[in-house]
Amino acid sequence: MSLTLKQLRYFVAAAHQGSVSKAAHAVSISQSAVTEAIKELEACLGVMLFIRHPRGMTTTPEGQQFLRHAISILAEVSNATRVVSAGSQRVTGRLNLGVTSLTAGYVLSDVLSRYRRLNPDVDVTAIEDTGEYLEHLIIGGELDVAVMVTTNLRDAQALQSEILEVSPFRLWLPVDHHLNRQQSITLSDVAGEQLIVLDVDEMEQEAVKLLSAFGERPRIAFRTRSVEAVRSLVATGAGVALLPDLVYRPWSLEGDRIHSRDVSGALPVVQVGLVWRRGSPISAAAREFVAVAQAQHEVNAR
Amino acid sequence: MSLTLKQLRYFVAAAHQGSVSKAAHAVSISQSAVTEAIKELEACLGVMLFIRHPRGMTTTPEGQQFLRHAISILAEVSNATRVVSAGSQRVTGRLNLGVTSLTAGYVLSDVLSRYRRLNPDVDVTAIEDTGEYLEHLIIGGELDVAVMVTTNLRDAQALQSEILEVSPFRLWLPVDHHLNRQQSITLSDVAGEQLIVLDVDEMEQEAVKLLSAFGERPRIAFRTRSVEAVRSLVATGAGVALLPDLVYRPWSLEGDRIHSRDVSGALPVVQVGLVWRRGSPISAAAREFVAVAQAQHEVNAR
DNA sequence: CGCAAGCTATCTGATAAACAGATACCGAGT
DNA sequence: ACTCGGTATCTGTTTATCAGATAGCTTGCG
Repeated sequence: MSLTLKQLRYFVAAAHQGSVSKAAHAVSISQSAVTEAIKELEACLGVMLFIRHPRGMTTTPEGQQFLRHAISILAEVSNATRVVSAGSQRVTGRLNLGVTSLTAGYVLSDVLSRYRRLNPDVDVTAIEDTGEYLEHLIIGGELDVAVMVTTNLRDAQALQSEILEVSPFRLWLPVDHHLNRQQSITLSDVAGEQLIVLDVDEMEQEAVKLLSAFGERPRIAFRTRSVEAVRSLVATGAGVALLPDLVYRPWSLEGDRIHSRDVSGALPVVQVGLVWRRGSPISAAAREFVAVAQAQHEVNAR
Repeated sequence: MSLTLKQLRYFVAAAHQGSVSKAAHAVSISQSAVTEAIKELEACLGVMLFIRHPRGMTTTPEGQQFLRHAISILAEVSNATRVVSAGSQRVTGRLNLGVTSLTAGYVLSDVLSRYRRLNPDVDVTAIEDTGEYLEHLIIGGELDVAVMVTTNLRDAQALQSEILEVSPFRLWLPVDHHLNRQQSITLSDVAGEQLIVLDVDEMEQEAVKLLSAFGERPRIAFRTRSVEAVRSLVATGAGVALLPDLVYRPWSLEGDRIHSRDVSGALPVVQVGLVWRRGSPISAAAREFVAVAQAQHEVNAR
């Protein structure tokens, strides 16, 4: 038996919900069907995709990796049907994109490669800058759309936004960290640790704000602008990090493992989305971009 | 009922073979199964994908467009399974690619966007130059792999190549061209027409060589380095063109239709493939690139 | 320690889909 | 007119998918 789109859909739902039962409910199907689909998928790949624990399941590193592919495939299917059945003609023109450094590598690259394939005749330019500056550029009409963190939009009434991904903050630890032996980790546990902060897209402010609520100011071991550097530093035991889940990958560059754990108590989420100017007519090229990006999100939202 | 990977596979096979029966044979299944799969696919998309004629079938423009998506989806599925089930770790390092201007837009862009997603830690550089110069760079060790036309490799014994796509020459005509009224077109019909030649990757030499066999030298109306320009010129009636099928798209930029027709008698084919230095050990990053590219071809070859 | 709650895996029968084979049909070449 | 190469449609059969019930597991709680 070979891979089925249905299996991918159920798998994505299960990975997203962290539970077969919830996933079954989300896709309006019986629990046993989801279980069997995932079982078949694992057999077909020859890899365990989930580690089952009594209160649900979480993805293995391989599952996490495969999840990205699955989402990508489903998004591409969605685009293929949309483009063809809409009887669309080719879009031409210009598209001026803005990205922040965080969204550039982790959100835009996927969407953009797909967009380019779908609309080869659109002349795309993208600039990378801070969210604040991107807002200015959008309002000034110099950018069509920006992909950025929308949690703290400054000028919300002049801008319109569409959420692509909401990503909760999680704690990154080296595998052998002593907190890993605890069943649950609280923010006050984290407050005592050496912290590695990512100095882009206000991730630092967010992390510090979270921990400052516990009285003492957090001990910052390293401050860097590179996510890869954070990964390496965490993996080698230099400290822990509080970062949104969307930048988590199971391996660091060196191949050391790092863990990503939930922190008990509701941590805030980061919203990543598309932003454009409210009211002004949006170009065909930009409309297409929004549609392509939404196809990605559609799958995520299941 | 929603889209199935199986349907995509049968559809790709049918589009490739130009016949349901041949496709059925190619995928070792009954003819009726393929017919029904395609019928379902068309119903699901709400679009005719093939025009049926008594000796087989050819894709409609929408079918052609959907075909590219279908191939892309299947390639992505193939990559997803390969990467995960191989239990691979992440590849890092450098990859120096070479492309010719023809392959840059029509072959590399797809493969590269996929490669980037699969191997985000590889530092990719690509240069565009003539096939002849790329060969020098490969032999000199300055490039790892090149994507180029391999039909006329100069230094075949120092280089190793892997065919990605073979694409037959076809004739491009404006929809209202008088040759379109003929049931079949011969090379000598073409020899009398105004010709638009594409001045890259030796496409001009090939086209001229073909037509020169008919005594008189071809009448060249335009010579350009841009495929889009050729499309526009053909669409507006400035002449006809002889080009490999892989650069054909059903629409020109202006939205005018152009037709692509077979020319009776075996026209030569263009082979596009990967080229690297024979004998020398190939880096992990390059090996991955070859594998990703082959996944694309695998689907094509069905 | 026992029991209930929450979850996953497995089993069973019902139902729907996929399939092969046969046949009807259609146009082109002869 | 008649085959030939091809597609569409109809049949029954096989196969896979699904829902519902059930068993097994672990945690939390009395």
